Amino acid sequence: MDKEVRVRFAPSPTGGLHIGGVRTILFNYLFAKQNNGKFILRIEDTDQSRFVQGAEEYILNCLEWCGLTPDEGQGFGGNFGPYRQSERKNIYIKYAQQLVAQGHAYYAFDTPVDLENKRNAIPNFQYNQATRLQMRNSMTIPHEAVQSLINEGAPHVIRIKMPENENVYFNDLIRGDVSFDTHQVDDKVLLKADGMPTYHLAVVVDDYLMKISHVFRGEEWLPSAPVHILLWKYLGWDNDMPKWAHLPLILKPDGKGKLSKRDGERLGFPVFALDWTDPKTQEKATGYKETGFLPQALNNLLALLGWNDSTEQEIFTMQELVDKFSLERVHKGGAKFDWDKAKWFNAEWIKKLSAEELLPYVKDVLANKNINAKDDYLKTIIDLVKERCVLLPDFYAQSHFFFTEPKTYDMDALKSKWSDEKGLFFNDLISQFNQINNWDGVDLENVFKELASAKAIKVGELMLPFRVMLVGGKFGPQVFLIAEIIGKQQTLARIAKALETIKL
RNA sequence: GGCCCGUUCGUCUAGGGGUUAGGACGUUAGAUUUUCAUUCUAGAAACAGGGGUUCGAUUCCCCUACGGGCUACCA
Repeated sequence: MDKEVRVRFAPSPTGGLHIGGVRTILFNYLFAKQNNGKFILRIEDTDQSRFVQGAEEYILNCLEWCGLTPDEGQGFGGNFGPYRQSERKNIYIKYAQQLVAQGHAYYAFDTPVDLENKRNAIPNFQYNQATRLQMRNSMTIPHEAVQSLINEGAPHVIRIKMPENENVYFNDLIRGDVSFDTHQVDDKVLLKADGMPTYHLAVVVDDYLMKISHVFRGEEWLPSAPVHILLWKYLGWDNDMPKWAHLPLILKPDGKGKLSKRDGERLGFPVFALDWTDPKTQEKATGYKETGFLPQALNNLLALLGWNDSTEQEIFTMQELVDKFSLERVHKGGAKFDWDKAKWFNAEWIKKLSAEELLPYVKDVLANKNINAKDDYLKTIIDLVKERCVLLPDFYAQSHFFFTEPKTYDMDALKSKWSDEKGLFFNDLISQFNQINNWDGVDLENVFKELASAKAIKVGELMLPFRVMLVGGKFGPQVFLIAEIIGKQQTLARIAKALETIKL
């Protein structure tokens, strides 16, 4: 009955993928999955001057890491290709010409220099119904002259001819009725001098040809919506027009405006999904992945930025998101990004996942520090330390002492607790521990406490020094558990070594 | 400037004509943890302003203010 749900994400491959883009992808993906529809990836590379080497592949990598895999599109196959607009160049021209023939568009011969002069001369110059009769276009140049200009190959564009006084309105799935007066909208270029379409033409033609049912895009596209709607009408595709949903923007945490790459650098958090290095400038921007986020956490936090399910639930699996997502519950206003809350989501996800699920990530983190260990050993440790990790790299800081002995000791922590008689205690502890054959945390604790009371030293006075000897500082899980896990030999060696170091 | 969109604790948000305006992050204070983290308890913290409509508006309408977006042969 209803037509098949087909949604698309249509990035232009010009640089790193912003989390705002990731959220748009996520909403597209959730909507498609919820409705048994298709999620399509289309590359909008109509601006050849902004082409960036590697950007398309990078986007694919981001999609893969986020787990938001397209069903169709560039790199994923499908029957509506090609999915790269630069490869569809010849498709658009005929539609632009059709619009001219119908009187809804016209040729314009003004050069970029002409336009720039115009803008300099007249503040807020707009190429629109008020000014187009003063310009060089097919409405001011005689028909024959236009023909010969075109035949001669004079550079020209095709502009939409905005109607005089119409009200263009549509129902936005998030905002409700939105309307524009065509009097206020300028004559946007549809086809550029190089024969490539602009976004405005390409998006309409491709959405039609690819049978897109819903368009989810950022709020920054709202002002150009009337151009697109008119194009759908003029091209005679009225009945197939997709439903529109303009998503609220992600704003800077401080100041004003939408979140940008620069804000990330300035405030110390990633803005891109994955690390990105601009091939031209070699400028680097860090990604969520490399900062130590779980993809589940990124998706979760982005979903909750502007959407909620009306309950107090905040942690959602992808399946829950697919089941519960609804456009009606997307907030209208922009949301300032909150880095603290973002980290909280990641910490929650680290706690939520099992050691088994965390294993590959932790292995990766440790491998970067040249630590390689057996899976079972790793899993034991992950369960012990995961609740004190916020970002994945924290696994190293919280667990390195399980793999290597401390190189330095927190002397400040030790000093206040140290005395000669405690040194003696630990000397004796070595020989007592040495006699234990069944190396078990509980037994160790008993032996430790008995020796302490025999020497009339408060256990509390000894715990911290013991901890520092084993891990180097005052952190980490239960200390006897650590002793148990690193084993008898390591425990004894570390006590002995620490004793020696402290003496100096 | 013009046009469009928006506005509940510092931040993300729930709510919706009559509520002690709820939750989360952060923050403060405690408890637990012989370290830290986790966990738990408690606290401070919001309906931008002005007009309507109404018996009653945070909720509906209008205006103002403020915020955001757009205003390219960029997307």
